[in-house]
Order: sequence, then C-alpha cells, then structure tokens
Amino acid sequence: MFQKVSLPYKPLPRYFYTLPTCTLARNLLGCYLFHKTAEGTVVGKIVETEAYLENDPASHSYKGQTKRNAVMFGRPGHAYIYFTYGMHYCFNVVTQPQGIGEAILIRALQPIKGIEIMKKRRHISEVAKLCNGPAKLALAFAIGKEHNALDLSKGNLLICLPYKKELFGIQQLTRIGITKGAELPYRFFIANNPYVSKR
DNA sequence: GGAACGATTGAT
DNA sequence: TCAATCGTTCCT
Repeated sequence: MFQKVSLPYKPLPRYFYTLPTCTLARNLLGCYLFHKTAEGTVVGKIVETEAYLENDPASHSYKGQTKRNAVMFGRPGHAYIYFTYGMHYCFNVVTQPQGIGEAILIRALQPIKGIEIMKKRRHISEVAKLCNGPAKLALAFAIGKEHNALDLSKGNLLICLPYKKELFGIQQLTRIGITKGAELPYRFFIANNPYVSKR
C-alpha cells in the first residue's frame, strides 16, 4: 500500500562503523555530513580524516576510559565531541564495537549546501576556509557538546553515503597537531582537494 | 587543591 | 612564533 520512497542520500550502514578504524577513515572520504538546524540545513563532503586507535599514544582513549572519553568506548556510529584549548570543539565518529575506544576525527569538509549559513557562523566569506580544520567545521556546522553521543544514522546530524560513486585519489600521511604517536600515518585525505586543512 | 597540558586557530 | 582560554587529567 505504501511504497517507501528512497532518499537520495542514505545513512552509512551500521556495520561500516565496525570496520577497522583506519579502513573506515578511508571509506568516510567522499561521504556527506548533514546538519539540520533552525537556521537551515548545511551539508559538507568529508575530505580529510584522522584515525585514533586504542593502542595509540595520541588517542584520548590510550590510558583507558574516563568521564570525558566514555563515548569513544560506547556504541559505534555515534558522535564523540570534545572541547579543547579552552575554546574549540572537535567532531569525531566512534568506531568499533562497544568496549573498544576508537574514533575518527573529521578534519575537513568541502562545503556543499548552506554555504551562506556557514559564512555567517564563521564570520568569514572565503569558502575554502569555512571547514578546513576540525574546530572550523564544528563552528560552521554548529556542532557542540550537546551533540556528544548522538547517533549519526538518524536525527538531525547524519553521515550519509555519496549518491553517486566518485573517483578520487587518497593520500595517507601523519596526523596534525600531536606530539605522541606523531610518526603514525593515520591521516587520510582526498588528493588535490582544495578544502583539506593546511599545516 | 594545584599545575600542566592540549586531536586548534588566527594574529604577529 | 605566540597568545587565547578552560576542561580534564594527574600529582601532591
């Protein structure tokens, strides 16, 4: 009687979030982040990610579970948002089954939709600089601590598969802004994409 | 209770 | 290269 209408974008299947964290960090490239707010909907394409593993000295989860990092050890496919440097929020995707503390930091997005809203929130007009850093995209997407632990496969904050398969090269290099584990090549980004963060 | 330290950013 | 700015963690 009722036919389910297929949406152009579908949330990532749950099992994706239990793939090895570095594998998912690659696979997230080209996926889309949606945030529906009262101001309107903003959409961005994920172009840069960093993996943080449990046996990784740079990871918040390295020394075990605390109140702050508890979400990292929780259900896969949920948001882990932390506050840092006294002024910035960063957005991560929790990976691995419950009990394993791993996550992927979303470092940069290519703005797709709602660009005027992003400009207003960031107080700048240069599109290439709206989301080319983890704290920048959190601000452009109005992501804060109230989104910590939210399910990314339903609700207003969503990660979806690309509508159409897109071909691009992937580069894998060391992560940015860390001292411990600095030699590990856990940063992934779309080659030659102008929206990737700068050193 | 207190000190040190950031998965950053923007200005100098 | 450096300051801003404050929650979390770790030490006493």
